[in-house]
Amino acid sequence: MVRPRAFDEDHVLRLALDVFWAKGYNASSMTDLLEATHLSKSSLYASFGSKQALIVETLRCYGDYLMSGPLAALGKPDASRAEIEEALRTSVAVAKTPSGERGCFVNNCMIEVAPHDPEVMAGVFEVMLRLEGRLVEAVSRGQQEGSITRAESATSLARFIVNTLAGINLAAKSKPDRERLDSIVRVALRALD
Amino acid sequence: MVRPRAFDEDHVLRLALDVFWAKGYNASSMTDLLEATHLSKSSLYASFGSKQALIVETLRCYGDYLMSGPLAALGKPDASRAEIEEALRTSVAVAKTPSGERGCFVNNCMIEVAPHDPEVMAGVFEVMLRLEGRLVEAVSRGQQEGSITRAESATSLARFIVNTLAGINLAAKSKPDRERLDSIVRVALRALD
DNA sequence: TTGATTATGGACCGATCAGTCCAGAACGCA
DNA sequence: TGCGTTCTGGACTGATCGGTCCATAATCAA
Repeated sequence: MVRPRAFDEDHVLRLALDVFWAKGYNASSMTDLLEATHLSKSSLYASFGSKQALIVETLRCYGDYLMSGPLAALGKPDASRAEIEEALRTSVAVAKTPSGERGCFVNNCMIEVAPHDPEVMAGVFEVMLRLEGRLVEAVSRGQQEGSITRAESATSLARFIVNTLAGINLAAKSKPDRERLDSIVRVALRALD
Repeated sequence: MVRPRAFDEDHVLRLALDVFWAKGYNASSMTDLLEATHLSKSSLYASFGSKQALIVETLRCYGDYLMSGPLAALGKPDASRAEIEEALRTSVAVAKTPSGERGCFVNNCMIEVAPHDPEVMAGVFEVMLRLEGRLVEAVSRGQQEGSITRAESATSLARFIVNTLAGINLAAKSKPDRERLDSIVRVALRALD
C-alpha cells in the first residue's frame, strides 16, 4: 500500500449530510455533493460507490451527531425526567434555529427515501432504536425516583416521547411560532405526570 | 360551446392523489400519472398545466378526504373528547391498513415538496389549519363538559393532538406494531386528563 | 528509480424526465 | 352538413440525471 487517503471520510460524510439534509435526497444532485465535499467525481464514487450508498453512510453519521449533540442529555448515565425535558427543549431550540427548517434528517429519509430503499429504512430504524433505548432508560430512572408515572410502561412512555419528537421536527419544517412548539412540549410532559 | 368535458376532474384528482400518495412526488412520473388517470398527456396538461399544479390540486382533494373519512368524527357538531379519541384510534386503524404505509399525504408533501415549493407549502398549511380548527372546537367542548383538562388552552391541547397525529402517521411508514401505536395514543390521551 | 496505489478532471453514456406541439378523430350544437 | 370545441396519440425537445471510463498526475514504500 502506498499513498494514503488524502481526505477524511467522516468529514466528507458530514459535508454530504449537510447537502442531503438541507435539500433532500432527490433534489441533491451529484454535482451538489461534489461541490460540497470538494471531491472529484471519480474519488467520490471510488470511496462510496453510489449516491444511495452515500446517503446510507450519512445516516449513520447523523445518528452520531444526534446523540452527541441535541440529545446528548439523554446519554448521561443518570439521565432521568430532567434530561428528557432538556432533550425536548433543546430540540425546540434547534428547530427555531435558521437551519431548523431542515427538520430531522431521519424523518426526512423515512418519508422521502426509505419507502423505496430497504437499506435506508434499516438505517432509519437503527437511529430510532438508539434513541428509543436511551429514552427507555431515562424513563425507567424517572419512574424509580417517582418523577414519572408508573401507570404506563417505560417502553410505552419512551415511544410516546419519540413520537412527540418526530412531530416537533416535522412541524419545524414550517417555521412555527416558538409558542406553538413550547406548548406542545408542555402538554406532552403532562402525560408523564 | 360544444363537446363537454369527458372526464370528471375530481375523480381524476383522486386517481392522481393515489399515485402521489403512494410513490411520492419525485418518484411519480408523468407516465405513472397518465396511466392512473387514463388521460392523454395533452388532456392532462390542458386541464392542470403542470405536475406541480397537479399536486397542489390533489392536496385540496386530500383535505376533503381526511375530513370526510378518517377524521370525520371531528366534524360532528357536538364533537368532544370521545370524538377526539375516535379520530386518533381511526388514524391508528388506517395506519395498520395495507396501504397505511403511505402515511399522511400532508406530512409527505411537507417533507418532500413543500421546502421547494411555496404553493405546496400553502396547501399543506390549509389542511393543517382545518384540522387544528376542528380540534380546537372539540377540545373546547370537552373542557366545558369537564372531560378535558382546563390547565392548558384549547389551542395548546389541539396543537398537541395535531403533533401526535403527525407522529403516528410518520411512524406508520415503518409498519409498526399495533401495540406501539395503541400505546402512543393511550399515553397521549393522558395529557388531556 | 520503480511500482503500486490513489486522486483528478473531463469526456462520455444511456436513460429518464417534464413539457410542447400538431394532426386528426370524436363530438355536439346550429 | 358544417363549425367550434375537446380529446387523443405520438413525435419531439432540451435538460438533467446517476454513473462509467480513461489517461494522467501525484504520492509513497521498497
